[in-house]
Amino acid sequence: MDILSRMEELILLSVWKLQDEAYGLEIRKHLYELTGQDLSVGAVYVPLKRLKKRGYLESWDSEPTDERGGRSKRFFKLTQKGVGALQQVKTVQEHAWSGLPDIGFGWTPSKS
Amino acid sequence: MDILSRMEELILLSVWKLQDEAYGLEIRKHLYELTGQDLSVGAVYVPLKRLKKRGYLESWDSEPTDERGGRSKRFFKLTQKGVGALQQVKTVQEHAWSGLPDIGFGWTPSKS
DNA sequence: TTATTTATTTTAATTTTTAAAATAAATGCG
DNA sequence: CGCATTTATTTTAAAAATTAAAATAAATAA
Repeated sequence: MDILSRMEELILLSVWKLQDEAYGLEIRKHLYELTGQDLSVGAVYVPLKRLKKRGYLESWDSEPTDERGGRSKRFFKLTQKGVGALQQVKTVQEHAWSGLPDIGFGWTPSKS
Repeated sequence: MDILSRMEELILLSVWKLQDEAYGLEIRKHLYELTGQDLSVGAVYVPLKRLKKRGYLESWDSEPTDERGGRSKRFFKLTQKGVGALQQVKTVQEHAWSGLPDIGFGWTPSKS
């Protein structure tokens, strides 16, 4: 599929949401809040690198801070291409979730 | 992630949408309408089998019809567990797409 | 100088995705 | 009948993504 995977979508949205605080471990925390699931560190850093390579994200390294363990962080920011990919997935999403008939399990999704 | 993958979500939604016509090749056609992408046959049948094994779908085989090539079809139907998994992914989705600040690329998603 | 903390990278196993080929079972037609 | 065509599912093998775990790095604390 040439559509963002779930993980890619959630990571891009995390970067968007976190603004100036979008770096690896912080993104991981945000994903935990979103999903309730504790992802491994690699499960965040590996796709971050891929998303950058593909041009959905750009990054730069900060200076270290004077907090304990405050080494340099790699911050991320969405590119225009990244926003475009999110826009596309949102469109597919809305399309896929619309017009669903009642199947009587006590739930029909609220109209997007 | 213990959340449906994109493909799994779209397949479950296709089964929901197609009702009495939810079988392999027809699901593949529906996915093409949703995404504009021509998936290989295996890209549909393989996850269908997995979704059934995990209890998100149930299936039964039809009698052949008297159309040309009209051999027996394997029809699918969502289980309660399948609907629950969709409900979960929808919740995460809505959460992830809400409260995004303006980042000035000329687009901010419409609320949910 | 050793421990602790925050952070990123690497690695290797598993799982998912995909494309392509194989198989199956039906009708159409010379 | 027998061979072609159509609709349909299964199998397989390669590629890509996901994950967990361990390694590495660089800072402060004690």
